Amino acid sequence: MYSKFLNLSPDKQERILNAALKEFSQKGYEKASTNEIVKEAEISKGLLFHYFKNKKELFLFLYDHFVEIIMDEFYSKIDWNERDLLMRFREITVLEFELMKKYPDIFNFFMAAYHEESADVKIELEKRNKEILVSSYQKLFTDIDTSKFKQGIDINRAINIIIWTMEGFSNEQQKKEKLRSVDQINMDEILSEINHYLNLLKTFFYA
Amino acid sequence: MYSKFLNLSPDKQERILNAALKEFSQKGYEKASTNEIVKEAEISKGLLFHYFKNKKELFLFLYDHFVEIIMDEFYSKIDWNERDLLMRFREITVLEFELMKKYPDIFNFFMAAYHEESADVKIELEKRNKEILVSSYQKLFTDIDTSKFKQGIDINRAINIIIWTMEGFSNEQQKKEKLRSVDQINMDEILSEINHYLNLLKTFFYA
Amino acid sequence: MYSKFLNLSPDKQERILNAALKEFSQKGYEKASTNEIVKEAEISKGLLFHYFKNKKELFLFLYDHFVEIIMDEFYSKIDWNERDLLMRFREITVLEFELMKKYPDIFNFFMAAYHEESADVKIELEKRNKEILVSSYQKLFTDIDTSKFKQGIDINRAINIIIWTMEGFSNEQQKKEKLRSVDQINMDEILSEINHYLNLLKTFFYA
Amino acid sequence: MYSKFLNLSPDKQERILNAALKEFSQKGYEKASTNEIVKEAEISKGLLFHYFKNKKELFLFLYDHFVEIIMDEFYSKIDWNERDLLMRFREITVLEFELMKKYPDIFNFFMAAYHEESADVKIELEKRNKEILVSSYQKLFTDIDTSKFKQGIDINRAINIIIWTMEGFSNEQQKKEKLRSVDQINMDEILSEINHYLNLLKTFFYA
DNA sequence: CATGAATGAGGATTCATTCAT
DNA sequence: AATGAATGAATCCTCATTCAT
Repeated sequence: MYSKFLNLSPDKQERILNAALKEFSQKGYEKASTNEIVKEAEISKGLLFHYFKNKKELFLFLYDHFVEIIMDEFYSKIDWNERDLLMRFREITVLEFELMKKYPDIFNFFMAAYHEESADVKIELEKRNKEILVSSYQKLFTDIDTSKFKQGIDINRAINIIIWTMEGFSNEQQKKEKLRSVDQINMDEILSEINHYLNLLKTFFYA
Repeated sequence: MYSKFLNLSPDKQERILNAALKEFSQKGYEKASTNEIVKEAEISKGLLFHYFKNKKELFLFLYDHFVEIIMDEFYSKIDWNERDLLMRFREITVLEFELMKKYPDIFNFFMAAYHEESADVKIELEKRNKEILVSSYQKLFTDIDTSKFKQGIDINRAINIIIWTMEGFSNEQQKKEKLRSVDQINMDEILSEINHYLNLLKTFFYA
Repeated sequence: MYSKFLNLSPDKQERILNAALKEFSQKGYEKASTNEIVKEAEISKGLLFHYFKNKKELFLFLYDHFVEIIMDEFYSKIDWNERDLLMRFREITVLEFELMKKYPDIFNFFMAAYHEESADVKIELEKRNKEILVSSYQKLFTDIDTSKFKQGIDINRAINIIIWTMEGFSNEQQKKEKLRSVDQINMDEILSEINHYLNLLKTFFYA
Repeated sequence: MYSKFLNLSPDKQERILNAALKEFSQKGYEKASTNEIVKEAEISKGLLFHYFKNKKELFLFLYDHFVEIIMDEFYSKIDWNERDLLMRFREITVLEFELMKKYPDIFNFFMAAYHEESADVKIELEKRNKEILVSSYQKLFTDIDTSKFKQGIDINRAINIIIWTMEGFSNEQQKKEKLRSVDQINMDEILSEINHYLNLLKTFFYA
């Protein structure tokens, strides 16, 4: 499908990808201008549509492309030997923060995509997100050890509380970071804070 | 500032407000068309700009207007005698669900506004949200009784876990509801689920 | 529907109508450029679309508008007292030639419309043409006297031969005229030729 | 001129011809897309323009090519021994219907070409049509026997009436056929109808 | 108060054709 | 011979805002 694009010189591929990434993350799908993208990528107006049928396809290609890149790195870095549930969550959250620090533009793009309201792409995005969610769940929580949980605890709801806590913390952190520049993210501080929360939860959930 | 608009016949005010609300919640700030708004409200193009300097002002007026309406109803319905922290959270969450069911259009508008990426209004919205958040906090958690908490618990982080749990549950619920129609929301089910989570948290946090 | 347009100053209406008529008859629906139309009419790009939702509506409005003009003049000039079939056909054909000479641009537009292949407008045009054909038939051939026909003649097929002869002659004439300029059309010659054909047919069909 | 193209493998020639035929008959000259043609023919963009200087040349080559094919078959099937004028017309019309049924795509292409308004090709087409018309006339009506005509009849005008009757019938038939599918064409019915008209004309013209 | 005509830059996309490989 | 990348002008149409009436 996109073999045409992938045969382009890597330099030009990258210019197009980065220009599009930047424009979409800054302005969202609808307001992003293909004019700006070609200007930034220094290609002609026609070429963009030679490789991508339309704006929607460009956007979705970008999404799939960067999801793959991030996912690959994510899964390759997970310590699959750690089978304790809370420790697995800890790792996931920490890895997320690290990747966010390493690829801020991509994560901005993901954020924009997540909140995209445009009917054109919303359904496609939701379809992809569902798939990603399901496959992630399977990969990340298979063979997980839940034996440490206190007896009588509703494990499903407990897991939800853990997830929502990590999400909530993550969101709050991102809000704070928008005010500072990316470089000022202090990983140590974040790690320490994550540990605090996980210890609290461990006290509650584990025997 | 908007005295001109507020002197209009209530009928016309309402037509404009509803037309704008509908357009903005369906399409978001950028894509919303003032053309469609005036058509729906059955007023002339010029009149809209007679009352609101520009699209941005209309949007922000709308936001302030409906925030006020919702907040007033919210605060008037809170049982200020309930001073237990978890019970207060319970009430807040339940009230939110009730208002969401009563005014779905307004909440759609709020959701759209919350995720609005347009540079034009984003800063203004963030300013307002910060104010609302701060003043809400003061109103909702002043004179709250935290004496029931287990000794040695980090109350601030515990509160965050409660907040994030309620938020997480709320978000998940909204995702589910998007698939059904508004009428099918089953408040009893939701209430029961909220109670489950709060009981879990109570077990952990309370002595 | 087009009340907005019809409230415009007659001067501007005419400029727009003529510019569009010219562009559409010269290039056909698809290739006609709205850019050229606004340039020729000396109005802004936006204004055209303020009055007509899109190119299609403009085209169809033009069609309806000029059909009405031509039809009104046509029907007002027919001698409704002449009830002989061949004489009625004679009148119709002559009137057509006169109107063609008077409004060559409009007839060019009609020709272009008749052969329009663009899916966008084809169906709408066919619908209109069917209606026009049916109503014309009713108006033009009601109370017609066919008593002069020879006995035993298949009147329906005879009428078809008359129609096709008049059509064929008309088409041939138009082909010839394309090579000359409009002014050189010699009505006397045409009239004489029409009479020749009708006399031939009269010899055959009438007792 | 087109020796390059004619040296191509017959398979590829045919793919290109059919793809172009299909695209041009469906969309007309202007709207036909060379992109679609190469896609359908499964050749590269450059190759098409290697063989045909431009779209116009491709179109005209196609026209000449299929005119030749159809004409050859047409002339080979005419019964040159039949020298009666009306019978010759009968044969021409019937053969046309048969060829139309056999090669519907080609005739659609011819129809589209006949009504083509695009300045690019219109003049060239008219030139060709004139030549074809003249040479056809010479071939088809040389050595024709007109001795059966009633004395005193204006033979040239009589012939025109016959031509226009056959044309008119043919056009009407095609209009009807557009509504049905090609397979439903009932040749017997058509033949019978043609005979009716020719008998009528025979009564008038022949002694 | 109220109207709606007017603007023109900017939106995404298509197009036939060229040319280096 | 054959490829397909590259061009950029042209396409229709939308938009928020202004202003004369």
